[in-house]
Amino acid sequence: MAKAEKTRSRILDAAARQFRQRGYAAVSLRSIAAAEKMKGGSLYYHFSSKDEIVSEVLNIGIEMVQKAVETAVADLPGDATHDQVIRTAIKAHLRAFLEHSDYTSANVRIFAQLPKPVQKSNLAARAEYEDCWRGILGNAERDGALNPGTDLNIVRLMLIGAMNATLEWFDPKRGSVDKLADRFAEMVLTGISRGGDETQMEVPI
Amino acid sequence: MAKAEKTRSRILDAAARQFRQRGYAAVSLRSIAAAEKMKGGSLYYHFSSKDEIVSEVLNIGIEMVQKAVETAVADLPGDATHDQVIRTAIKAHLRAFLEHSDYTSANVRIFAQLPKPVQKSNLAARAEYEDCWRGILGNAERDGALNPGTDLNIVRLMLIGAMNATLEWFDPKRGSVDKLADRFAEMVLTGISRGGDETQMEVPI
DNA sequence: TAAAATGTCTAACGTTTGTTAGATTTCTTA
DNA sequence: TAAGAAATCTAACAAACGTTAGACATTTTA
Repeated sequence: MAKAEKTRSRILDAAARQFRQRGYAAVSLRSIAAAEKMKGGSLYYHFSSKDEIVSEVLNIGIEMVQKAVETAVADLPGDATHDQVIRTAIKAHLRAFLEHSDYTSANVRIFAQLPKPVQKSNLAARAEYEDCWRGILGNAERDGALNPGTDLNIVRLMLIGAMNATLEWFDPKRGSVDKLADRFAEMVLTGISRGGDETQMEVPI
Repeated sequence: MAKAEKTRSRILDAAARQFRQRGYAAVSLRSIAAAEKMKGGSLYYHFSSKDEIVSEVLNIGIEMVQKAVETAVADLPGDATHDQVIRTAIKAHLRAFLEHSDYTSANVRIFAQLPKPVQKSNLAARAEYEDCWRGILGNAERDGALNPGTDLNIVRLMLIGAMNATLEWFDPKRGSVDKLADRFAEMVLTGISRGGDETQMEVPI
């Protein structure tokens, strides 16, 4: 990789980390540059504006996750059940999400606060990733693998929302990503209720 | 309500709306004041700093939801099943959350970006609300209403995370909050998988 | 090793920021 | 209606912002 390219991507790393931690407006070009021992003005050799930097951070955050999910699902054997596909996709999403957490977290946290034009530059990537999950869940429903009456839109949005929220609380020191993914997939697929549906509160005397 | 009190709470309304939309640093005291046809300096009659404003917004966001959930659960008949309790709590959370969405959304979106001292001023309220859910799920587990092996911490965090994420996509024009809450509770309690666990992909020829 | 290309720095610009002190207006009370 | 309290405004402050032009340093090429 050429030198400029390396510097460019190190700048993006620093930008993602700071956007994640302090938000969009609070992060100055001078402080991004300082993280790479540069001066603010020097960033303009690699980028044409602050908006271009944040726009790249946004897109990287989504593309990494999408590629991870698509490859993981494509690598499954042809006779995999839909439950297995969903489990695999969940695990791939969480792995990629938490591994590149500066980019993904920056995306989740600051997207809504960005100027409209910057948001627009991320909409295509977002739509593509949504379609990826639409496909996974749509296939499962088509083959009768889901409970009848399931609202696919709500399921998809809840699923992605819950996974994205792990960024706010997941702590690798207290458990592996894979275990979290397994537990989460189990909950989504089979629910938490024992099902008897008759257990009442034990009223304390 | 005294005049100053009314103005104060209208300022908080405007602040919450703007923090939600543009983030913490991007919102100036002048623009909050302008929304109430005031000048920036005038806010200092009601608040002692920008941090005090955002701190109040944060706490209001949580307290409203917590009170809603606690009252809804307390109002249930004594013989309610744990499934019913969970359904009720989910519905109450979503209702309050989406009704006061400027405050709750501001909290969810900007908390991580705030200076440490401001975060601290919201930690007690957050812990209290966490405990509320810890109680609900703990009771259910104690009485054997949940699937054995369920990790209560993960369930709680996933649940709250998924509900909070509705702020990013819920559109009242495309469905009521109550219907959303029902669908969501159903998904959490019974899962989305039909359970046969044997349905494979129909491979297209 | 000289010339050219690549990369970074300096210094300045016009705005905007949170905050403050004190003047000014608006409302309440006697 | 006059005096006092309550609420808002004005004007200024130092600091920080994105961005730019051009000087400087470093590396590559011939």
